[in-house]
Amino acid sequence: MAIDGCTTRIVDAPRVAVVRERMPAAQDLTDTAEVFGLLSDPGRLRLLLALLEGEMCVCDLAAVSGQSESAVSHALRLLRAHRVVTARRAGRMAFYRLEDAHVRMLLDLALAHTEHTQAIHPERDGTR
Amino acid sequence: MAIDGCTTRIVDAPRVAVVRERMPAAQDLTDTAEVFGLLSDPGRLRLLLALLEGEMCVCDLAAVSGQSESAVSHALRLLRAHRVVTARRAGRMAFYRLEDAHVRMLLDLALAHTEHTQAIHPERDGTR
DNA sequence: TTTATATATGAATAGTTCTTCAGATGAGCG
DNA sequence: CGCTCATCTGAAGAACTATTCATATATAAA
Repeated sequence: MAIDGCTTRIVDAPRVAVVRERMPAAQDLTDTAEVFGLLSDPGRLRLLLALLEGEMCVCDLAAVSGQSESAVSHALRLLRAHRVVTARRAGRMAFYRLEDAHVRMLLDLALAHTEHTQAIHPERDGTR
Repeated sequence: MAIDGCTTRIVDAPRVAVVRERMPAAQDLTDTAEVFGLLSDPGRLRLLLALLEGEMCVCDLAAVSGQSESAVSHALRLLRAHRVVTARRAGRMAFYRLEDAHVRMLLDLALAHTEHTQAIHPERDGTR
């Protein structure tokens, strides 16, 4: 009793029907997955966490995140393309800032979680 | 005036110092990035959203998420390895459930965000 | 106008991740 | 025991992602 054309067997058909109904649209899912994908790289995470404190120029972001300026520029381009950050140009420097409130929330949550985890597992302390 | 050995120039040295100090430990950052990485695939997102409603067997998860059973099994393996889900075996079937409260929160937040986005941009409606 | 500096870009390479297919495992059933 | 069915696994290939190097743009300074 497959719901669509595919050949999967189904054990709990009503559950499957309900869950399918509540599943967000494909486009929303890929969008969401992309946002999470942006956060799935330690380098980009460092950039975004740095920007939580306010805007910063590319070379300082490179220094803070320990990446080459080229790598940072590429990363910022990606983040810019997804409207997660915006650039303000001042002379020949570019200052980036966090633009997306939703991403800011995710970052805060992630930070809170690492702090929480440290509280639970103090055997791995926060020192570099 | 580089803080560590690298050759990056720095514009706002005190800011850089502060932000660097507040940056979480490398291990925490890669852990966090990995969690976000788990959520960065629409297929896995579908599985996890399905499990928000309660446990489900592999074949139903395949049906709900529109993936092959093999793909689902691989995905679940990954999620299991990261303790995001756990399996309960009943006879020859395996029932999976969400195990990680933190991931559950992230999923709720993601869901809330797509709903919110739909409220702002109703021109792309939620219908499949 | 020439030169130096900050950032951006493109192309190439190296590394990672996803999907599929074929077969393995292991439980239940005749 | 031998068969079927649900899930798992490994290997292979395709697709994607990240990093680097070289170069481009554009602003500023000389």
